[in-house]
Amino acid sequence: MNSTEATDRLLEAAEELFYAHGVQAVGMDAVRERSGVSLKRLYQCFPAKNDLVEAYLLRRDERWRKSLREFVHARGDDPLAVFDWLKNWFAEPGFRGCAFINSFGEFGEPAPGIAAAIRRHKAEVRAYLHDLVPGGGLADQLFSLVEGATVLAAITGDPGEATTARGAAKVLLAAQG
Amino acid sequence: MNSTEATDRLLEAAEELFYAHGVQAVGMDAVRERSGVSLKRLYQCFPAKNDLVEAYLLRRDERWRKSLREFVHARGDDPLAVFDWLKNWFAEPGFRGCAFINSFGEFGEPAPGIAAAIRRHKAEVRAYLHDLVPGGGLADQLFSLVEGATVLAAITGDPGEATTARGAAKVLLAAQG
DNA sequence: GGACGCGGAGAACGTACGTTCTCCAGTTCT
DNA sequence: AGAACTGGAGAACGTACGTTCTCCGCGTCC
Repeated sequence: MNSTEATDRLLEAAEELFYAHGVQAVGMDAVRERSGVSLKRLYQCFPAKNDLVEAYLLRRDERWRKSLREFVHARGDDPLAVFDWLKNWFAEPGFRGCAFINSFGEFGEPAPGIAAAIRRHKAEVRAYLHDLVPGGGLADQLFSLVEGATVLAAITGDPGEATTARGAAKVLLAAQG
Repeated sequence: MNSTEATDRLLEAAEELFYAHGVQAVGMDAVRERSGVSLKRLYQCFPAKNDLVEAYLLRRDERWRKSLREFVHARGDDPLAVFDWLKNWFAEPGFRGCAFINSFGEFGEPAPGIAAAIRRHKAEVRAYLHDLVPGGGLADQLFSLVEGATVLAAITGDPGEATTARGAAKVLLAAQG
């Protein structure tokens, strides 16, 4: 097995496990078992668990935003489509909220790289919304709705939080014109 | 030292430590040191760490909602006052987001009592908003804004998230009439 | 064919921490 | 005063886990 393939497998396993159970609850041994990569190789690819966590977050950020971007783009970049995408996400089996918010809660004082990954993800999403809804603070307001809906859907388990937020977003968009 | 006083001190110490550093990062020994209560007594009051965590969450829920309720009531129960209160909270030194959201992220599969405390807190806040803004789904929309602002303020460190959410809330309230 | 090096399996090590146990000083009751 | 009890300080125990080490088989090169 090639080293880049090992890295892929590790990241795949890490994402499944970390997202489902939380980072702290998953041991390196579980990642090894799930990925089929030996511990020695694991530590060659990622010298410490923090490095793996950081890579997991970066990868998740990119995939998550790509999925959102493509979905919304296919709907003519309608800002409301963001909330339709959210609803689908919330309804996925295994949905457990935002990986970045969860990680933020998990680490009281996150390692610098992890804290940066979390902040960067939120900054990127915010920037994306600003592209979608230029001008004014409207994008920031929508962002707040997105985050709130995600958190509440995770805790209550109700994908309908997306619909609630969508309703609010519609009013805000109409008000701005 | 009386047993109820020990309980008080333990909960006080637990809240300070758990909220500041996260539950998992704080050992029972740290709670003992901070509270000045002996380990033996600690385990008499709370047979296991989970019990202490649960009590911490219940106490925090009550105090947090009481503070919000009183502030908003002093402003004539104006729904927008909720966001003013949030802004003050976000600006407090040591603000680290919502204890319940953080705990939710911290535990992949929380112990039943802890999961229940988290869900109960959110249900109580939602119910409070429904009292404040009766009828329709408006209260739920405001709730989403509240949660979103809290999460974003925690991650970005910017209390201005409350102002953003307040602006959105104002539009929503005006739209409903 | 034999020496060499890479990679895997899993043991081993150190540490942290939840929980329990031991011991002892001070207090109360007879 | 002496016995019994209470509560505190901190050692001890078991476990989990991040990380490193050991050993061995297998393919590669002289």
